[in-house]
Amino acid sequence: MYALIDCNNFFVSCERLFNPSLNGVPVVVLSGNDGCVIARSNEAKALGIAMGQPAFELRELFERERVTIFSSNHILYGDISRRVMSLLARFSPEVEVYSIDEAFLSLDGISMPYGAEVYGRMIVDEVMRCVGIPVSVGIAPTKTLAKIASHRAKKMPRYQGVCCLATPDQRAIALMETPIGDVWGIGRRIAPKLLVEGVATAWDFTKLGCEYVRRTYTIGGERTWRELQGVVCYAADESPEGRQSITVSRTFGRAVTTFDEVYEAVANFTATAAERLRQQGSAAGSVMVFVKGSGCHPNRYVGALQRMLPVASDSTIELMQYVRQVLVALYRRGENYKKAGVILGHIVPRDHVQLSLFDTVDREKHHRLMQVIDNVNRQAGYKALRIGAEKGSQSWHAQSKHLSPCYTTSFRDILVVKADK
DNA sequence: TCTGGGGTCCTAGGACCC
DNA sequence: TCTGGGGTCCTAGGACCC
Repeated sequence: MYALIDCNNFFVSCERLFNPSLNGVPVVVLSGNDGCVIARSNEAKALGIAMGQPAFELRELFERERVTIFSSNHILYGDISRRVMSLLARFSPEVEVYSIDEAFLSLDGISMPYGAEVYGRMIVDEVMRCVGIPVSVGIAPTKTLAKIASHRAKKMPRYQGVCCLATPDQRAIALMETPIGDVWGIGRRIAPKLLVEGVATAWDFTKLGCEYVRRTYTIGGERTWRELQGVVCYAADESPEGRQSITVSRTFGRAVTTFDEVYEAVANFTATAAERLRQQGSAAGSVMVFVKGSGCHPNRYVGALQRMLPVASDSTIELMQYVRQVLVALYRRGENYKKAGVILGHIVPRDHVQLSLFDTVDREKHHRLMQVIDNVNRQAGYKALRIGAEKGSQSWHAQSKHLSPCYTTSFRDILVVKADK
């Protein structure tokens, strides 16, 4: 059996954690640059605010309904997520962190004297008690079914946060009540096609022939088809090997024009990406830089270039040099740049790097320097120690007008509690 | 005027090998 | 008139996920 633990309205719940007056009122969290809605409280959902809806369309509604607005505070959300995930490790030796707010637990071999449902309830209670985040738990024989279970746990009050699809009968009812578009693995493209064929629910989908599903919807469709019938196709991910690519990109707060401004931005992105790279013990064999201009479709400048490294590297300094070369080739004078990004690719484990006879870089020295930088930043704070190219005008910085404090990661932002006498 | 950011996997087709 | 059979690797694009 698998359990899927899913945090309810996660970003909103993180904001509420340190501001209980937000309980019971509509709250939304906006994407970078305060562009669109990426998280909503139940009260905000009830107002008809859609996921991904642009904020400027909602300005009036926000005001009229007194919706509390937050800019994304990913440092806060990331820290709370780590707390939830480390707590889950108490309930299973196999925790697969699937996203910032979700994890699969393998329940095989776990002693559950009072049954899976009670075990699920213990998880809900313990996460609430220790971290203060509400979660829903779905339990079923496959991950796809566990997804359906957690969805029911969240949406249907009678489950009170825990739904266990243990018996074939329970599963059949759940499948009949699940619209096909809500099934994990059936997306925006395939769902309308299935509807035309008369497949309206997950149950209908399982009644199609295996051969037909395979032919029409390829291997992914067939796996979903099998998983819905209780056959495991997506097993527990035992050893996550780290990312195969690392992207850092941002839309700028305003359009920037000079090479120095754009380079300052991509230098920052490179440093962030390289730090993640070192964290997972890897080195990158390629760098890609992309830029997007402002303006409308035919005239908008969009450019991207990739550069292979002679030897895969995890040194911010070295990666930054290649990024600069690429940007020189990409940069066009007179353009207004609205977005840029860096993608590290061809990632390999650091101890499997193919060396070169003609290498001129002192890799051991770079490695020691990066260790020092990472250690200083861990202790003294994010980007306390930086490469010179990262510092400058900051004209590209995103606008985040509704940012909450970093309650858990910055001494400056620690909550002040006033006691009445 | 204004619409985020970060990933994975699969397939088809081209280029190449013997 | 007629032109084999079996493979690998790479890339772009599509579909999906949060």
